[in-house]
Amino acid sequence: MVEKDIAAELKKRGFKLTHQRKAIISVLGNCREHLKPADIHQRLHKKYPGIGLVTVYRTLELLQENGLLCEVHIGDSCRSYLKRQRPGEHHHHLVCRDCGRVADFTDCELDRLKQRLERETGYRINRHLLEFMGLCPQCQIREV
Amino acid sequence: MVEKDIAAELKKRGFKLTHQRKAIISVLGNCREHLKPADIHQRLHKKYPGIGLVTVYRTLELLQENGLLCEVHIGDSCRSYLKRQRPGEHHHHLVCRDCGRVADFTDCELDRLKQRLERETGYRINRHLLEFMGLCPQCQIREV
DNA sequence: TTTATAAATGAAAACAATTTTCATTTAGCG
DNA sequence: CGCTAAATGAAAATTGTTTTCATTTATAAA
Repeated sequence: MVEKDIAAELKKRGFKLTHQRKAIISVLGNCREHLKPADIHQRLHKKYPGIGLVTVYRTLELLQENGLLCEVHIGDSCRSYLKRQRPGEHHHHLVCRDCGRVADFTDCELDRLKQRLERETGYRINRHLLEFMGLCPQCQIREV
Repeated sequence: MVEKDIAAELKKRGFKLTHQRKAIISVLGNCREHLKPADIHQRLHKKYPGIGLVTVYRTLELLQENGLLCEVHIGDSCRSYLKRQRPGEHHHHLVCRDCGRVADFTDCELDRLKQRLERETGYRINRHLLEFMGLCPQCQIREV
């Protein structure tokens, strides 16, 4: 999904395409790291000063509710977001602990484990959270 | 690890064993759900009124730093804790979305996936977060 | 193109969660 | 028992997030 797709998706669902929303989408779209609300607000300031932090929060909520972005849990904060690459697709993240860059992967190979756990514990499982953290190729070089 | 072990561990590392700490450890020790700081504070109030929320925060930090409790990420909040069953052991959680009860499991079968991802992405992985969410046996019955 | 209108925005205030400060208390040692 | 550093509680400060409300704006209809 590129910026245009996200914009189109919002429009399709009857939401207005404001300057602010476009700007926020653009920040997320040009970024491979996960960002906290305050990070996004700060980045906005350079190009589009005057957009309020409140609007950032509201737009993130809107995008989130419409499945247009995803959260990253591992690492520092708990509210860190990322543009969703493909709408609706089940996927997971590989997060760089230095620069925050995120790579996606889709096949999590957890079916067998899930079934074993259901059998052993009696839980009925319907959701899982899986993220890997490490160093991306660039940060490995930088680290030496 | 039972309460006594946790207490002993703290003592061994030169921390004082105060009433408050014992009380907090006891709340965590008698509980199979994950609890937020405010939850713990509330539960303390019944048996040991007068323990401040600040002390709860400080004690949780202490226990956390000493590897005596673990966090739960999936679900509502981001700061939810649980007594660690065995010190230092690599393990994961299965969380009930209704009652919050947590079951542990140790073998996460992620080695193969980890290796595949390292090969495919070039990331060097050194940590992962894996949690399952569902319904525990009791909450399945209650749900019908 | 202009107009009407509901939706979106920004600023300030409110709220919630967490941390800091500091004076007082206490565990654990001698 | 008395000493001392560590721990506590209460209040204040800080940080992150949400609500309120008057104003602005995107969009659809005229």
